[in-house]
Amino acid sequence: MNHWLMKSEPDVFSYDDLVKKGKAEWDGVRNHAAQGHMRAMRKGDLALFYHSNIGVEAVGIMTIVEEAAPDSTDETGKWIAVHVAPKEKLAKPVTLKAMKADSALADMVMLRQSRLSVSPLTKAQFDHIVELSKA
DNA sequence: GCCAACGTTGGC
DNA sequence: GCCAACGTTGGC
Repeated sequence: MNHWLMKSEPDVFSYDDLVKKGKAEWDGVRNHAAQGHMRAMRKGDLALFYHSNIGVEAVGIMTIVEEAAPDSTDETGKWIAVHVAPKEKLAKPVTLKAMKADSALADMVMLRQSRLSVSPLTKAQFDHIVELSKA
């Protein structure tokens, strides 16, 4: 099983919005590196939901429930999207500041490349962030 | 609101 | 195919 981190601006689509919907298409990703990560996702993979711009923190865990398929918001037919469902809200959000300050997370792809909206996490990084949320 | 990072576009 | 200009993302 693989682990991922996916960003959304909460005033556009937040973790609570996902909880309300129960399941959602992760659409609108228009970046080749991020698309590549979504193509590599498999049903049952886990992803952290990260709020960019507002909050700037990881807030919940979600499950990949459908693998890559054409993005319904794309008319060119070039871009794909996956479907996600909420799994568990983090007890406490883990801020970007906390992640940056933690040497165990120094190699996180998202920290190295802040503009990438979908990035991989190692199992160790994923587990570590979940642990931080309980602290 | 500013600015750094970085992707894309377009002239050559 | 290179590179400058420009647009967008996202943190602060």
